[in-house]
Amino acid sequence: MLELDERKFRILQAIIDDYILTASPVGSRTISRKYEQSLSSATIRNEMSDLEELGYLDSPHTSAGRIPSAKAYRLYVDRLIRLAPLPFEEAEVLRGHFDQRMKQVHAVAQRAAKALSDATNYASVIMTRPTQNIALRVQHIQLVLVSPGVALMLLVTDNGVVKETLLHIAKELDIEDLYRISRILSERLVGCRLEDVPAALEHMAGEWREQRVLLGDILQGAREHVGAQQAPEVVVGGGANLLRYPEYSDVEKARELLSVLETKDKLMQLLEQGSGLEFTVRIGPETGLPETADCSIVTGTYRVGNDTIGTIGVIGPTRMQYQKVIAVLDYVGRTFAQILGGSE
Amino acid sequence: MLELDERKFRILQAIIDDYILTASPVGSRTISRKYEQSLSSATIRNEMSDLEELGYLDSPHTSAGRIPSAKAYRLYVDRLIRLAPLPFEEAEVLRGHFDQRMKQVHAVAQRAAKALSDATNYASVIMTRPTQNIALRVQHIQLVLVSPGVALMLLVTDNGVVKETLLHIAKELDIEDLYRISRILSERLVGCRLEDVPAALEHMAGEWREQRVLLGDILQGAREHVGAQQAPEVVVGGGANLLRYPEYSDVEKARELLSVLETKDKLMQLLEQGSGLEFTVRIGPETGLPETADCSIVTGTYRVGNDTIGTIGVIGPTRMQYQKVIAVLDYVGRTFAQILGGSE
DNA sequence: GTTAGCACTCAACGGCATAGAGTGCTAACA
DNA sequence: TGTTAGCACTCTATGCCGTTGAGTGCTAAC
Repeated sequence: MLELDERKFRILQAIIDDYILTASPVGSRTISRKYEQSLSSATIRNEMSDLEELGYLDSPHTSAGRIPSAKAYRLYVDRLIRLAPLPFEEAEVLRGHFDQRMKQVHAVAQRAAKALSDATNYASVIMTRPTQNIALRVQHIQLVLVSPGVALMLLVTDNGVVKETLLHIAKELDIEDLYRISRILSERLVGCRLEDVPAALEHMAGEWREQRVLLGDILQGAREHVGAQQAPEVVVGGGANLLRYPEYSDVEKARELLSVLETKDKLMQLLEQGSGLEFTVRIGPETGLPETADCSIVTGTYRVGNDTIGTIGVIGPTRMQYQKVIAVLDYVGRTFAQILGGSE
Repeated sequence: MLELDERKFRILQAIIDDYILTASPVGSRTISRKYEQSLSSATIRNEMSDLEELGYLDSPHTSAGRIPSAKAYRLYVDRLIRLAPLPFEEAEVLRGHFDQRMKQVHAVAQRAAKALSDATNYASVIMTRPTQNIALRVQHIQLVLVSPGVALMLLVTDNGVVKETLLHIAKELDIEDLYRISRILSERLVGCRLEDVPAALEHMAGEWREQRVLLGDILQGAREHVGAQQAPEVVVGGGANLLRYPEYSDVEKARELLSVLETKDKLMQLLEQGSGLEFTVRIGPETGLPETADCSIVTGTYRVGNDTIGTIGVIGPTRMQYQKVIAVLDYVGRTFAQILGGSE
């Protein structure tokens, strides 16, 4: 029975490394000259033939060298990659993206996305929401009068994310009214888990039956607001980077892929399959979407305290520089969490 | 002296229309058969030759038909386009994008961007900020304790946009302290124009000298926050749409263009040259950026009351369906403003 | 088990002829 | 004087070789 001994393994690694670098099928001669100088090309040839039979290599056609299969990348990722610390200069550059001491959450996410895509030359995605349904709690809730008949409802949650919503309210409500209502809402809702808010509001609606006309809009608005709040925010960066790579020189394919990056639902589908491990690498078909069948995606979660508060990821060709991507992802995720979570 | 009589004009229009449709150079025979059946191709040929001499047409090479020049599009836009109302079905589809009655501002902008790019098949940009420095005023300002040592500063402005910032504060400040500080900040700053805020803060810093240790961070944070607040938000949609068009089948060019769409500074440069008119069309080199030298951009402003509160635009090839784009832009802009500004 | 050698395969490339679209010009026509 | 038919000319796009070169697979020798 054919088996993957240590030498085959080394050769496979060499093929993957070379292919990641050059994007063109690698031949036996290349390996024998650049990577395994003690072996002749004929030997390599035999080994490659075995590797193909084992399913680790594909050949596009008879005389074109070999290409690593998804299975090969899987092996590569699982066995060859350790989390190597980021070279100092690279970390230095990344640090430059995050110079200021305080930020708007959204802006930090955008910075982080830009940092990720600049450092890796792939596309990056940041979702400011846990994949698992961690119980977020209401931290603060308030109504602000914008103009007669229009109020702004602010909701702040545990993870420091604020969402605002415009509400249409009864015209006769003034600043003082809103202030009182805000106080009452706060008393009832602060500390409440987001998913419990609708029930609490229902309850309040019952108590306040006599003022329903005035408050109906607000309670209804609050309910919708909380619903919207639960929809995570997604920030994308560096989509144009993908056009650098020959795998996307077919414009039609590139368009499909970039469309995915513009479709929140699909992006979330891509991000949400995280395994709960620190990093998840999904290769080709493992990504789950037909449009990304020849892409890989590396995701990581970031935490503040013990709570996972979001997911960050990098999308690129299967021929991805996994090691580097993981190192960058680690660094950026840590920095991001640190800025959001406090001083140290 | 060669002049642009009515017939030349009609022929030019036909050429532009056909080129917009097909993206390939149009020949005299096409015009004579599809648009000006009373004239022979030879006559058209003479006219086209004149039009070329006048600078309205270019010929890529001897036997390839003619292409409209930027000058031609300019004429076309200035003289041929009236604001035709959007066909009912299209308006219907667009309306579907905006079904809910209330929204987070950011989400509405995203919806609007998606609506724009879906309806036009070009890329869209929305800037939630006036191009002219309209005096935005502070509507509401408040500090919320997130965790010991970390506070969230909320700032709401006239146009209903909220920005949040995380501040690192002295650990001993509790909820009550922040509440008091919020009150004081509100008293001093609400109604203040954004650009006057730093000076006001400076003044407060002077008064509170004895508490500087505690408040220094907050005042400093507030100053930076207001600065950041003044940076407008930009939302982009449908960048991938551009890859549909043959003018961007050169991947390298496409990449450059899409990079522009990811670069906030450049986008703002593109949007900020609005003429103050309701719509501005900039064609090719008029866009000002080398990367968009063969693109056109149509921008419009949207208003709530008398204030211009933002700019919305569509970016596509110079061969753009200007008429349709303007109609869609008008409709979406109006809808957007209406949702942000209140009920009717 | 390793390697040299050789026949074989296949994409990529350049050259070349052809087809087709379109122009410009001239001469005839109304 | 404007319009048109006709024709020669230009230039790209397309398809068809033949050649080149990279690479494989197999066999036989080491």
